[in-house]
Amino acid sequence: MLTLPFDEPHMMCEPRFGADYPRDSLPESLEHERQRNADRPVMREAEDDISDREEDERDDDQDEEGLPKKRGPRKKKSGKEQDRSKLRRMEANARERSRMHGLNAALESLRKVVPCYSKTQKLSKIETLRLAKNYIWALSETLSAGKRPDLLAFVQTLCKGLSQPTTNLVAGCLQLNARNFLTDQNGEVMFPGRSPYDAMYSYPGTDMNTPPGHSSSTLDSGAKTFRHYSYSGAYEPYFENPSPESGSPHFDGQLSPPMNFNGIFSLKHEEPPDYGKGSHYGVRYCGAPGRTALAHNSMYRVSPEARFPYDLHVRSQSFQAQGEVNGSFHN
DNA sequence: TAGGCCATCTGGTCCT
DNA sequence: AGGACCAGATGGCCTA
Repeated sequence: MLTLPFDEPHMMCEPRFGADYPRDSLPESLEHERQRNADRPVMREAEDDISDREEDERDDDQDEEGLPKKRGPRKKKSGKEQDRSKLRRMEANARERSRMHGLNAALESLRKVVPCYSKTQKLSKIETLRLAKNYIWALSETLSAGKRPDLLAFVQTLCKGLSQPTTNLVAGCLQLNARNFLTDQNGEVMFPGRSPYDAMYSYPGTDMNTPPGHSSSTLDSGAKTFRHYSYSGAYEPYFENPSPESGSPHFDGQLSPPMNFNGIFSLKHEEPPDYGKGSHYGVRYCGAPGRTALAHNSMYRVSPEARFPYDLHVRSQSFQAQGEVNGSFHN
């Protein structure tokens, strides 16, 4: 299912991939970080001294029964022993740094495969993990359901438990109205004021805004105030008419992995020739002129005018009639 | 300025 | 003994 470009195979299969990170071979960013922190040598030296002293003092604090030991004259470490201890500590620190760098690298690779990735507005570690968990959960649910996914439920699951800024970010990535995916304090997704369908599938002049079972009137009570997030409409084509006052984050890089809706959600790595070189994942926006993939392939055709920001395309070989698809979407 | 996030240091524990 | 892993402490940076 995950047809990802695991372009960092060492990240995926090496159990302790960060363990042997030689300091000399740190990635540029990490090396920069290392140099940045090398600006604090004075403190480190001082801490080393202190830790050595404390280490000595703690050595004989308690006996094997936890009772305080009698403190005799402390054995003074020789200069050689102190040096050796210092050296060991420094080596351990370096290893720990490398380990953490490896951990962060793995986290960074995770960031790139969850459905919301921005170079400029990185998800925090905890939010990355939460989103990843939600993503796995949503995919599992989709699989276990054995039917075509409900896009709305999928996104709701995705945003469960995420902080407001992250919800905004995800909504921004998916070009959805964040207000409709707010989560309450329990992590439950709320729909204050409007039907979620309103936001995602707006059909001006039609009465398709509120599908059965999604009456907005029942949701008003959950309304709460929101941080400024001003999509002027429920949905705006991302490339053609971005709202100038939009609170949507600015994305200058790859936004998220591709999500292809072909009955199930799936990740798919496919580098389209004309979409952003250097990006790992081919998120396709279909609002740009000349991009017609959605019109031909999307199972979630919204309307001829309103183009969903994602190219929700399907694999032709497994794709059934467009009418059936649209039917399942609008049921 | 408080709070969130992060990198790093550190000592303890477990494992080889 | 030494390395990996972990969690607590600390300080820096950034933002609301």
